[in-house]
Amino acid sequence: MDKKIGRTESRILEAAKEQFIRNGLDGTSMQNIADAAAINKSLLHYYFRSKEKLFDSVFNYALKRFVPQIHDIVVSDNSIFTRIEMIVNQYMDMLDENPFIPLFILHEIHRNPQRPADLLLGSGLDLKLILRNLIREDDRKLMRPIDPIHLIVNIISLCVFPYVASPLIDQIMFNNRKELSLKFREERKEEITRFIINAISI
Amino acid sequence: MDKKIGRTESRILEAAKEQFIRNGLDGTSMQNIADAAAINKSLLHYYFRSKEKLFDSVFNYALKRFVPQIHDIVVSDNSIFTRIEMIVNQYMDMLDENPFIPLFILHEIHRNPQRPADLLLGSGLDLKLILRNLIREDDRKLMRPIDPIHLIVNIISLCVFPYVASPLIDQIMFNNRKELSLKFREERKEEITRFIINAISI
DNA sequence: GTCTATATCGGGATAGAC
DNA sequence: GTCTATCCCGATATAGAC
Repeated sequence: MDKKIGRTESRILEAAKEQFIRNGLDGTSMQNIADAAAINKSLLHYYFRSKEKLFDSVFNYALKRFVPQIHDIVVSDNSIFTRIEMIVNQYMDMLDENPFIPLFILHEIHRNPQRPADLLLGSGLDLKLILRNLIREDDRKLMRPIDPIHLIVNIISLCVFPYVASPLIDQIMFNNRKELSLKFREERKEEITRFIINAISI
Repeated sequence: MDKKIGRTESRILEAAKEQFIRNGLDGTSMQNIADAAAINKSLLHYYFRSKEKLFDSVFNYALKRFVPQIHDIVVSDNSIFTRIEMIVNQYMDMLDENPFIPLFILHEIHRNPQRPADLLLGSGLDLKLILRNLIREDDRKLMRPIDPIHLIVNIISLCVFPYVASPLIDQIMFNNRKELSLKFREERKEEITRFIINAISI
């Protein structure tokens, strides 16, 4: 009988994602993960050789989601304003599904900046192409001048930061009233798009 | 002789700031701090009873700096545009001096959201007052309509995020060439102010 | 106040039975 | 594949000499 081959492994991965992404590498123990997966500690080492290896799987998974996959949008045949709206919408949807990934990635990269180096270069991310296509010749007539790097950083800042700071925002702004912070998050997609488009329009 | 009373304590605090803010609570050991302060591990417990107590000192120090002290600016007698410029400038100056504080605070609050609760309420931060004064009746004639909460979150997002994401930005955008990321950071103060003012102007 | 030595615990990792 | 038992190390913390 094949027992639960594969099923155990994916249970471990799910538990590890949960724990690592919420509590970081140093903040989670193998015991935490084993408990969350309802298995024994030793099994973790059986499937993944070390904590480091298990962590790497989770980190790579999260990094892919954190770096915006906007190639197709950027080269598409829409106006600069429509393209920005599409980028914001797609990225905010991803963040809604993975609200804790940004802080996790940023914290771990800060602790160990070497880690993502190769990974990013091998990921097929063509930044040059994206920057060239984000603002094209035709767009410039409709826009105030702005460095495309600043523009893309501004877009990502506005999308990501509220997720990274959500515990603080919920507390300071909304006294931890969930319905208020939910409403805030829902408004925000439209709000950001409008904000950015106004900022770059003539 | 009073020996180095006080001097040792502040050496410990400086070392603890350095270590905790760079590596987080779980990422730094008492030994790390002792080494950085060039003293013995036991002395840490002599001055601060536990790691937790020492950490709390550092956390409180950092939180005060992370929450923008903008009361005076917001109630000042300037135009909305000037006030925003002043907020951005003051906050970016603070960030230049404490570039690692934001990620530290955000990570630790995420790990333990209870921690800052009392601290913030007791800090004399009057959010209601700030929100009322950020956008006043007179300002509205010069502006597109925007919820002041979204506006303040947008401002802080644009200021803080590049510091939180600096290792990633430096790598993806600038291939770790320091002179490029320095230039980027220098341009940014002006860039953000312009971006925000355009975004809210009619 | 400052040090060395030590107690105690929890972490990652492996051996070996089933 | 899965478990128990165990090793080894590093962590926080304390005791006690100086």
